[in-house]
This record gives sequence, structure tokens and C-alpha cells, in this order.
Amino acid sequence: MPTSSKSDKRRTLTSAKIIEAALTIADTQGIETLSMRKLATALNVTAMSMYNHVANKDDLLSLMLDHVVSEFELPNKDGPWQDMLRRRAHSMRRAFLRHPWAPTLLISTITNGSHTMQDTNATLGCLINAGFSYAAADWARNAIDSHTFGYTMQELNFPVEPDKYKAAAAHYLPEIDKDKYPYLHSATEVLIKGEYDGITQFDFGLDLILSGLSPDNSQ
Amino acid sequence: MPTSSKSDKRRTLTSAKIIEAALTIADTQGIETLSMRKLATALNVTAMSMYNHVANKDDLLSLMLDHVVSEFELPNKDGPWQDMLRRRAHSMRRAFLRHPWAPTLLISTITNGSHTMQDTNATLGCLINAGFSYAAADWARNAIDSHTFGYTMQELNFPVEPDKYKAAAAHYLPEIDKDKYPYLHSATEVLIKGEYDGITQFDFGLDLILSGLSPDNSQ
DNA sequence: ACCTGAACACCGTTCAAGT
DNA sequence: ACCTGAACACCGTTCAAGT
Repeated sequence: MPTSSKSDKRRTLTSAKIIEAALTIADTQGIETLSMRKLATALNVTAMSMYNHVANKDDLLSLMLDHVVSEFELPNKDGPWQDMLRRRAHSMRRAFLRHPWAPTLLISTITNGSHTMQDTNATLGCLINAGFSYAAADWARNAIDSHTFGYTMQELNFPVEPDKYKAAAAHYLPEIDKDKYPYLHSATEVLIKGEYDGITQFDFGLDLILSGLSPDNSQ
Repeated sequence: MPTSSKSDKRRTLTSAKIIEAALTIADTQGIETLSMRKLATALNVTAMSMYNHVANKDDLLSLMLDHVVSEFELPNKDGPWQDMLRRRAHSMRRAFLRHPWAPTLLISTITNGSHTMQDTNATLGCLINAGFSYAAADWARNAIDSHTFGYTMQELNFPVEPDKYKAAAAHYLPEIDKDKYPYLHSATEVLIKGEYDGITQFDFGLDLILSGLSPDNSQ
């Protein structure tokens, strides 16, 4: 008689499998629906068996976040440092669009997974090699990341689909008091008239920061 | 016999009182500890009586957020537009430091409280009066807010107190693999040696954005 | 060593019943 | 009109018991 049979569930569970299933649930159904019991059902085990592979739910979330960070493009290639940092920022934004629950948790969680450390190391290295001091590199990285997190989190919360934006604005216009909020009212009217599409560009703020940065301008 | 006596609890509860008590709990004990039952206990009522004044917990959170927005300084005074926007951004950051739970919720919640609408109206108005088009004003506001949200949320998550940062870095250094993460290792060494204080400045990124902005540079 | 069922101490919210 | 107690359908996590 073999030690493992079809009905023997031992060793079938791994932390990698748990993380994968958790990411699928969070991406498709929302992080707020991810419970230990639901995740266990998806994996065909009980909630408690997962505690043999992850310490608790917070630990699981950290492991999920480090996976998201693994999708960032490392700025450790050759070429102009601005291009590498722009490509990393774009890849961050795309990872966040794939995993919309991630930025909120990532920015409010202390993570020291290996992918997170690798990203920090490569990003600092890119700036150091471009001639930035360690202090200036830290400041520059912080400015770029602030924009990337802040912009993408606002973008993810955008209340309507881009192509439905004008219709939604037209519907909402009567509820904006013209005397109390004249500029907001006019901005909504301009939007409806179609003079601009209401979409602010990620690159607008990113380029303001990247063009302002130089190895010498920060003390 | 009067219709209200000492033991008659009717009419003692208002949404303002609920919001005030909820803000106190969230600010002092953390938003994750705020439950309807705990809040009710603090107000000396049962959880269910609050449902006569707020629709549900989400509604309560929206009301709390609009209060936080009421602490933003409106950029509707006279003076250079850059100064007004800088003061608004500083007041946002200070409000977030007072209410550390707020930015995460504010950036991921659709709010249309009156203070939120007033803030949007005044911020757009400041830029319009400075000669920005409605489209450019929207882009500029988005760039400034992205930085303010992103920076302050990173700051709030900063793992240690500023004055303990060097000690914490020294303690953490041995755990950073020098061969795998050379730049991160060196950055930590530089930090411990005290060549800079490891504090990135809010104004560094904000000034990059404000000096790059002008009524003509965005299409 | 790994998996499980039962239990504990919580949640937000509903509902019918009080005054 | 406003407040309440009991109940419902959940949570994350512990613990002792299985194999």
C-alpha cells in the first residue's frame, strides 16, 4: 500500500499554490471577497490546512504583494536613466491595473520580500550610476514612486469607463450647484462639449518629474 | 410627566455625534479597530440605533472622509497660484498626518460630500484664473494630488520614527545580502554613516511639479 | 508532518418588537 | 420616530484530535 493515494491530500498544498489561487480570487472578484475559508474552498482543502504553509492572512498578503512587485521591470539595463525609470514606472502602473487591489496594500504594508528588495536595489543603482548621490537617488525614487502610486490609485478609482465618461458627466451635471461650484460646473460642461476627453495622462506628471531631475539639482 | 427623561435616549443621537466619535476612534486606535459595535459602546447606545442616522458603515466612512477634506485649505485667495496650490498640498498632508487612515480610503472611495466638491471647485478655479485651460487645470490638479497622496501615504507607512532611523538601519544591515543587493546595502551604509538623514522631503517632488507647470506647457 | 472539525470571539446588518 | 435584543450569515484564528 503506497503512502499516498488519491484520497491522501498530504503534500498537495504548497505556499505557491495558495498564493496563485489567492491572486486569482483577488484579481477577478476583489480583495474584499478574499477570505481564508473561500480560498480554502477554491483549493479543495479546509481553511486550517493553509496555516501549515502561511503564517496567517497578513503573511499571505505580503507574499501576494511580492509577486506583484516581481512584475515590475528592473531598471538595470543600459541606456539613458530617464528611459529606464520611465519604463519601470509604466510597468508598475500596468501591474497595478492587472492587480487593482495591490497598490493600496503595497503602499501601506512593510514588505521585504526578495522581489521588493531587488526592485529597490536596481532602482537606486540606476540613479547612482547616473551620477546621483545616495541622498539624491532616494529623493528621486521617492518622487517617482509617489507619482506612480498616487496617479494609478486615482486612476483605478475613476468612477466610470473612459468611453462612458461624457454621458456620466451629462447625467451628473444637474446635481452640481452652478452658484456654489461655478468652476466645477463649467469644467463638467467643457467635458461634455468634448473639448477634452477628461483623461489625465500618467506621462504628464511623470515627465514633469523626470525632466526636473538631474544629478546636481538636489543639494 | 415629560416626554423625555434622564433614561429616555431618544433624540440624543445625531449623525454629527456619530461621526465625531468615529473620527476619535479611527485617529487614536486605528481605522481597523472601528466596528459598529465598538462605536456604539463609545456613544452609549446599541449598534442598531446608529442605523437611524447613517445608512451603513460605508456611508459613515464617506461622512468621515468629507470631514477630513474640510480641513484642506481652499486655494481661493489672492496671490500667486503656485503658492496657493502649495499651501493646499501642505494642508492636505497635515490633515492626512492627523488622520492617518484617511488617504487610503479617500483615494479608493468615490466621495461627493459638500467639502469635497468645494475643494475640487476651488482648486480648478485657482488654475483657471491663472490662465490654465480646463483640460490643463485637470491635468495639473491630478499631478499635484498624485504626489500629495502618493508621498504622504509612503510617509505614513515609514517603518520607524525619523530619530530612530539610523539605529534601525544599523540593525537591519546584516540582513541585506551585499552581493545580491549591492546598492541597497551601500545606501543603508551611507545612511548609517549619517551623510544624509534618510528623510525625503515632500517639497522636493512638489516643487518639481509646480516649477514645471505653466498655463502653456500642456497642449 | 500535514490536515481537519469544532469552537471561540468576533463582524455588519435584518427584522420584529418595544416605547 | 427612534431605540433595542435576538438572530443570521459571516469572519480569522486556536486547539486538540486525527492519520
